[in-house]
Amino acid sequence: MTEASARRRSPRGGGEQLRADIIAAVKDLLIETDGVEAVSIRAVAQRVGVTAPSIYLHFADKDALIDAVVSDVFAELDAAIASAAAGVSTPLARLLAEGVAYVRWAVEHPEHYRVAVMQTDHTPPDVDDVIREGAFARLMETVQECIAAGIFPPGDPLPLALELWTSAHGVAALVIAKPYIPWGDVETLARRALTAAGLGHAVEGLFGGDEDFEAIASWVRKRRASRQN
Amino acid sequence: MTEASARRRSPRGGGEQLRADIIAAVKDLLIETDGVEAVSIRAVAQRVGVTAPSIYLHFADKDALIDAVVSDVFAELDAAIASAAAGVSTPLARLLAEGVAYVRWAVEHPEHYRVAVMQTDHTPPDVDDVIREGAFARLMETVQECIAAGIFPPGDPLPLALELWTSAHGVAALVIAKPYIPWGDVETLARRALTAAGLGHAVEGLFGGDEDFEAIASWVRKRRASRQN
DNA sequence: GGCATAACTTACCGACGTTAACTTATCGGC
DNA sequence: GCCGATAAGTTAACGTCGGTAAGTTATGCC
Repeated sequence: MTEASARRRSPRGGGEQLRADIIAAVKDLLIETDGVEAVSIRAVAQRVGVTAPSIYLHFADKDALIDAVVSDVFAELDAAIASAAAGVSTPLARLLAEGVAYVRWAVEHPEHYRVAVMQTDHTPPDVDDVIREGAFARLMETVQECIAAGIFPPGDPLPLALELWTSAHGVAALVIAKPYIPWGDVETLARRALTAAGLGHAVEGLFGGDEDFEAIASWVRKRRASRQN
Repeated sequence: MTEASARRRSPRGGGEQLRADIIAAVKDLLIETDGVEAVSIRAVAQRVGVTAPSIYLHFADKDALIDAVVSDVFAELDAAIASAAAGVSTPLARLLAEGVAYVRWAVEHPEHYRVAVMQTDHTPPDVDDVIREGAFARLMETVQECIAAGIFPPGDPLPLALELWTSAHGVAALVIAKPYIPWGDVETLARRALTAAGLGHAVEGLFGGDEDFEAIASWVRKRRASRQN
């Protein structure tokens, strides 16, 4: 068991340092153990070199502590996506790059992704905050650019962005929750799934009526046959 | 607190009845409380009218008990999908019906879906069992029929089925985990997301090279413009 | 009616989240 | 330099949790 040496008492007004150390310790312990429930307040306290009740000087309860960790995790996820999107100039390609980066980060940090996105929140955050800042805001901006470029049908980007989020999350969450399934290379899987989702939304309504499956099927059959020559 | 009256001792060889009652009690408690961790062995025991250690006569530990519940939940999910798919004759429409039924069942039974699909399993089941029977086998069969009908490109239906599973799971899991997001009507959302995924896979490779985004974008722009007249 | 044993219960363990009450190190003011 | 206010901790304890060991009791075959 890793344990920190006894901690020197923080100077006056310096209690915030402990707060940051606690969050970092939780993130470490999430990686070492599995699941939030396996990360105990006592273990976190020991890791930062303090007794358990000291945690409650900075967080109301365990839920509040986890919420703080989740915020931290979302910031990291957003940074990873931003870094992957930088330098990709065309909107459709950037949309794919962002989605793939999302899945990649999730799969590389499964314990953190799980606690942040795969569980119902204890305290729901402000909806506007979620939509207007962070990773989702970035996604919506890219979707808006795709609309402007004529790739997606004109209209509100919000529903489209939400649906693309579900596509990326579906891959990430299932790969994390069911790792024994033969997913193959996850990056390839993500690329295929996200391309299909984007493509699907792009061509929606371009064949027959939206729900006329026979029209779609016959168009596809014809096109596929003609390309085989 | 609901509590069962004291239970009569089961007759010889009738211990299996208690086992079934325990599973049913867990499923009830999952709905009433939130999350597996909030369902305690003691509460389950009280619910079935027995003391806590009696649970261990039928399940090695809590994980084993939850695994049994998960099996039960998967069977229910499969039955719901089967019922929705019955009577839908064309393969593409049936694929959509199955996917929508999957999401609907998940959202109507969030506590059960969460414990079955949204968490990493304690004991991974046999892969072949997952793929060859139950809901996933049904999905793969429908995908195979779509391939036979010329809607999806010929080849192994497994990757395609896996990707479509991620699409449905993405919607279900995010709606459950983040209910405060303005998803709108979930059935509509599911229908749109799944249609896009199916459509995307159907038309993949029908434009230019698979990764030639500009070819795709320009085809879409042209087609969209011509349909506007 | 006796007896083997399946089907339970009682009593207890260490670990958990959390609270109340107590202690101690820091640091501005004299 | 030391003094007192108080921020930054600690110690001790409560009830609940998952789990185990050992004891008890009802059942059903002979």
